[in-house]
Amino acid sequence: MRKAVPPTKLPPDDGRGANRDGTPVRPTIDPATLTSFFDNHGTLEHLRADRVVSDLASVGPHLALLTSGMLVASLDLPDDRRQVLSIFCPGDVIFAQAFKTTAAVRLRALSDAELRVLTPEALEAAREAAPITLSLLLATALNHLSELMLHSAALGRLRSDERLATFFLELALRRGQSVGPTATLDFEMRRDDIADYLGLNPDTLSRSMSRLRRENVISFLTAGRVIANLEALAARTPLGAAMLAANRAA
Amino acid sequence: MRKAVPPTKLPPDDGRGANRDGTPVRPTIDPATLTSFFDNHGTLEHLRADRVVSDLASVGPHLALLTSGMLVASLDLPDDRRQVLSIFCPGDVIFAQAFKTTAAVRLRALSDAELRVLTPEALEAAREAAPITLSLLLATALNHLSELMLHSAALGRLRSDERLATFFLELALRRGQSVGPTATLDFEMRRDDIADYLGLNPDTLSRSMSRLRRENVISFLTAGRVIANLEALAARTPLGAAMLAANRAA
DNA sequence: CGGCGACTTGACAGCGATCAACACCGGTGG
DNA sequence: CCACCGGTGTTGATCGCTGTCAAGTCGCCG
Repeated sequence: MRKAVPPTKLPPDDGRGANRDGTPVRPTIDPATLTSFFDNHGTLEHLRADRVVSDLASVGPHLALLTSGMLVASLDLPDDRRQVLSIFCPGDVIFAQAFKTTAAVRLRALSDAELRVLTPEALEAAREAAPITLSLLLATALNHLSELMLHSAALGRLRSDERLATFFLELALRRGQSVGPTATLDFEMRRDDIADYLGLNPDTLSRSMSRLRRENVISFLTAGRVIANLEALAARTPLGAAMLAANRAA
Repeated sequence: MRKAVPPTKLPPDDGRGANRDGTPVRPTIDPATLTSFFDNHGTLEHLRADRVVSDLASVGPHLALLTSGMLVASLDLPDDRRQVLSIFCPGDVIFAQAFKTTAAVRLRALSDAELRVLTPEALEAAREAAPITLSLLLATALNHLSELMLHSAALGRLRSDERLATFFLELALRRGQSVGPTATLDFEMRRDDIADYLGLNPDTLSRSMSRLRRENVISFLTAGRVIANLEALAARTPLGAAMLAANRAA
């Protein structure tokens, strides 16, 4: 470390996102607003399981709202290494522009999926008709950013068991049906995809998974249906507190 | 792998972001526009070197444009582990909302820095006066996302030498003055910060750095002033091609 | 039944973390 | 001028986690 300097707050904190005269500044991310926006302006597309969408770099600033099913975006490295960049669940917004870095990014459907795709023209039209939409999209993008930052911390600084606990906690908070201290969640991800999301080897992942099972942190009802003990999970990852706090805030 | 399914393109590709009637849909990210926007509506703030801004979670949807100096955002884990989440260089936009996940995120000035801070009210006012601004901000946020995705791939799937090559290539492309195949770049990051950005131990980082120096991929003019061989760097990381391509596109 | 794919588990090797020693530099004070 | 010191970076020795390879289990389906 270096000479300790007392921390300061940069901008004058004028009260947690509420304007001085009382009007809410930060538009609350109302899922319904975005949903109806996509319903009105987007075109419905279907993706069968295992279907791959490549060439994302060339589609321009397309947008999509996932309405059912699951997708993963992954980056292929030259030598068989692969990194899953995001996991998309129903309700998530997919920004094609976020993948513009390289043509090596692919979007793959883990199950049959439906999404509402918005062309750039539709977005442009909507921007004039309902300017608030852009604020919502910006907030959504920033939400993605903050989630990806947490994930980066997991990839950079957590060991395998901690990463796996983080993964289950993340999924349970996002799409699990919680019942008291436990949550049930369906997920049809295969080991390879989880491993590539966590930057692990499938073998190592399997070992970590077995440990969590032995210690009754998770248990499989069937393949693809899991009961997770939220508190036990949070206790097993240094990011647990942060994730629970972020979840309560949202 | 699984049964191979021929890849498809999801949205009908109507020609790289240009509308059918020829008008450009995707507003080109004009740095000058954003700069003047921040100049007009933001308030100037100074940060001395080593100054820390904490409690980002409570500042709400503030925005800032970094005009000089360097900042890093880092996440502290309970047990002395730390992950540097982003490195901000002059011209970069800082979204406080992107760090809302947890109060453990801190922003630290590596050198004396100046930034133009935009309060939520100013943003709100600007949104009505110049709606295009929000599009620019959205594009900026998506750009952050795509860079962070590349970084995630580095953290998850690259070994130490590759990560370091990626780091230098990233910095050289962002803020180096390139002269033919080489680029000179000033950077005042200390080893600990680089290591925490790359998810490595400072010792391991030092070893990788020595290797790059021995093999004449990089060489130090002074401490904090580096000459980098761009092609040699790109050859040493699987992400090299993607990074060069993304740089040419932007 | 046999083959295939998904997953698990053991044995082993290798990369990177850990710990320690050391070089180097600027500042300080005798 | 030199000794001393703290901060920073380098390098060697050793250990442990995780990748690699292999064998084995289970369920599914032709």
